[in-house]
Parts: sequence; structure tokens; C-alpha cells
Amino acid sequence: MNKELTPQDCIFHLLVKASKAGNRCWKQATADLGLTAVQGKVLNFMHNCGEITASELSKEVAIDNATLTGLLDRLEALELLERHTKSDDRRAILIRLTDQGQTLAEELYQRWQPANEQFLENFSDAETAMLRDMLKRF
Amino acid sequence: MNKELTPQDCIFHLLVKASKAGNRCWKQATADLGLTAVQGKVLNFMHNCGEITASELSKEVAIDNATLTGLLDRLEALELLERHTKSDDRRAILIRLTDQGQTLAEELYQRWQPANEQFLENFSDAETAMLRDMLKRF
DNA sequence: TGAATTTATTTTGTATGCAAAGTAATTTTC
DNA sequence: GAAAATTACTTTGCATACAAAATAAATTCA
Repeated sequence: MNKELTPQDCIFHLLVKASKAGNRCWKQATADLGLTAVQGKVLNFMHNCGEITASELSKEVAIDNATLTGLLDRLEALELLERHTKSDDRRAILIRLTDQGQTLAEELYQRWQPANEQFLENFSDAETAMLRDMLKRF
Repeated sequence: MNKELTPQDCIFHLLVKASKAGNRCWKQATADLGLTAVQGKVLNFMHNCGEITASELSKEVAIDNATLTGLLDRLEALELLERHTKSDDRRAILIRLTDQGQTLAEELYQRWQPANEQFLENFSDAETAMLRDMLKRF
């Protein structure tokens, strides 16, 4: 009765493959903006956040602090954001989008939902909702 | 009626987060074996494959050829596998596990299903089956 | 208050991930 | 049968991913 499972059914493998497919889709949807997929994701998350500390952002976008440091370096070099020391906690770094960064973030924000819809075009609304809910449970 | 979507609902983001969680789980389940999660995954896939060419393996494990080269270098340095030129196509590389590699691959193979079950412990069998099916559709 | 601990971020080192170019062998085409 | 195209793999270069150690500031506690 139970179908035999092979390593191709491994949930870890399936999740990695699906997330790679997702990256390709998102990358393609934003290819003209000159950013990597991860950079675009971070800007999209920041499109409406005013100022945010590096560790808050790290949690929000699920990117390790150590990884975020270099990522922010590159976005800062592109003049898309600025880093400032937080006045009441000099350990913390406040990140703020520049005007350029804000413009780009809004463009990215316009694109993420359509890109989701395209990526999920073979799924019904009910399936999509179920998939999102299941993924959030990990 | 439709719940408002935020970037936290972005399917690309949800897939990345879930796959990172999966990596941590698999990594932890094999932490004593001295391999990275990806190396363990490759050996698990190879546990029963005899010989396989690099490009076949690349497709099987969904790892880019360029990435696989370095990965195989490291596994070869650990004496877990050997590379041989394929006799009837000297472009192709045949990969074969060493005895050590085979032993390790079998140990990994013993662990992947239990690790899946643990990772999916909050999901019913029906949910698990649905999730696997949906992920395969990307 | 001052030492010990915790928190925020950066640095270092190694391992993917992947686009693009390079090399060598095989197949196709005319 | 030789040039052109394709295929298999490697190399290069840059961007994450993340563990572990380092730095510096804030907090806790005796």
C-alpha cells in the first residue's frame, strides 16, 4: 500500500529543489534591475520598513548576521542604503534605504506578487494556501 | 475576504526558509559523520547506484556541474569516491564509491527516512504526501 | 562600582550556487 | 572526411550560507 520512498522523495531534497526553482523564477522576474535574487529579496522586505537594525532585518529575511554584513556592504556600495549607528545603543546598526534604494524597493514590491502567481500558476488557490501554511509550520 | 499578503508570505521566501530548516535538520541528523549536509546528500543518493557519470549525478541531486566538480574533489580527497574516465566516452567521468564511501553511504541511507519523519512529525501522512506532491510539481 | 555575562555586529575560513568562459572529446552536417 | 555544432567537465569569479572567533558596547550581578 505505502509507496516505496527513494532519496528523490527526501523532503530536504524536495525543499532544496523547489527553493532553487523559486530563486530562478524570482531572479528572472527582476533580471533587469541589476541585483542578485537575495539582494532583491532584502530590498523587497525593506520597501516599507523605514529604519531597521541589522539583527531585526536578519530575522525578518532569515539571513544569518554574518552573511548580512557582506550583503549590506554591497548594497551600500551601490548607494541603495546607508548604515548609521543607533543613538541609544551604539552596538546596533540602523539601516535606511536611500531615495534610489526606496525607488528600487518599490519596484521590487510591485513585482513579488505577480511573480508568485506565475510560479504558482499550476496550483489552485486552495492548494496555494495550503502550501504556504505548511511551509510556515517548519 | 482575501487575507492581505506580506513579503513574509512570498513563496520564494517560504521555500528558502523551509529548505534552510531542512538543511539544519539533516545536518544535525548526520553531524557525527564529518560531512557537510550537501556531501551527505550526495553520498545518500549514491548509496545504491554503482557507477554514475558526473552529469547524471548532477541531474539526480540537482547540483550544478560547476558546483559538483569541487564537491567531488573534496569527497575524493576524503577517499570516499574515485573518478575514472569512461572508456567509451572519454569526455565523461565515472564516479564510484570506495569501500569507505559505500559504508558511509549506507549509514546515511539508514538515516534519511527517520530524519524525514522527525522533520515532518507535525504533519499527518496525508499532509506529508500532499506536500511532497506539490513540491515535485515545481 | 567593577567583573562577568550578554548582545550586536564584523571577520575569517570553508563550502556551496551559479553564470560564463575554457578545454577536450564526440557527433552532426554537408 | 573536415568544419561546425554539441556534449562533458573544469575553471574562474563573485555571491551567498554558516560556524567560530573577534570586537565593542550594554546589561547583570555580586
